[in-house]
Amino acid sequence: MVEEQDEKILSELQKDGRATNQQLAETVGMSTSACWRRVRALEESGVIEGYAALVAREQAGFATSAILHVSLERHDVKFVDEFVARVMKRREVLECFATTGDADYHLRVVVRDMDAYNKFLDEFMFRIPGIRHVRTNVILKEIKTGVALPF
Amino acid sequence: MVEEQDEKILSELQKDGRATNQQLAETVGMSTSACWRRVRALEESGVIEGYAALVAREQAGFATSAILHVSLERHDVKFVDEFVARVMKRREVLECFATTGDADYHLRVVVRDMDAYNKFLDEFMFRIPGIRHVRTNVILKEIKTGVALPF
DNA sequence: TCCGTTTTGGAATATTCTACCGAATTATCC
DNA sequence: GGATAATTCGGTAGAATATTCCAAAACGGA
Repeated sequence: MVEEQDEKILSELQKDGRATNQQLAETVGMSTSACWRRVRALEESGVIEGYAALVAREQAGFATSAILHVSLERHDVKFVDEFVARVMKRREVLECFATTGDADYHLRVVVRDMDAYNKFLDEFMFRIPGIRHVRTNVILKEIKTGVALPF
Repeated sequence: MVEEQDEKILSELQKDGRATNQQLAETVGMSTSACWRRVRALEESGVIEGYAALVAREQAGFATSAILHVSLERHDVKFVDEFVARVMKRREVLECFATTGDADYHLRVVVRDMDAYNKFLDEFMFRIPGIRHVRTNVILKEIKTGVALPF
């Protein structure tokens, strides 16, 4: 479904989401119109979900971030759905994964400062019904934050 | 340094990194030239680190992903630097954070399948010097994978 | 081989970017 | 407060780019 030439396009657009169609066509080695059609097809089929500017977290005023390990009391659909629905709404939660292991969920949360993080815990996380345990791992340093799949 | 109007721009460009300058100018309520200058300033100052196409992981052929908790044996600069340097090179490692808590590092790794993950562990992770412990948490479900800071 | 389908490259047109202008606004100094 | 300097503004024009269209080439199956 995703051909080799598509992977080249995706790889390039992951590195530079604003590359012009001409640059793109040249680097992947096809005509501008063929390239443009492929990109459009990738967008319409949903392989390309969208485009985003990547913003420097600290410079933008978000000094604090953490990884949370969350366990639920019970795993009824009711509680799980409620948890997922609430997490989806909170924009501080950049990522949320259901995982194997001790914790049911791994969350990455980004806020302006520690106060905001405390507030996040008190006013949001601890009020979600069915939470058994929340462990906070404050992020001391971002070694790497990538979005590009390793084609 | 980042003003309110800049935050509007950043917010919009995080949602649509390929929005035209005209759309952008309209949604944030300024002239195209003023808007364009601000965007350029944000790029040149490094607040906007870049732009990226967001690619659907599974559709692109990356079925398996995991979160790794990694602890180092010792924390000499020598070992830490070596670890960081190696992790930076591996494109399967999308994210790496130094954290408080039981593990020293949280990594998110994305690969095509379980075979590739095994290989990643055997041929890369377990060969890094000074590793004390690696715990794998396979990602069962991606609830949310965002890149937009919560302005 | 032949025919139907898909993909291609190139050209034409529509849209957008980018640099530059003078005017307006804001900041600075006396 | 008033004059001046520095910034920021909106509008515009030429260059660059995106997007559509069409005929030709490549492909696949019977």
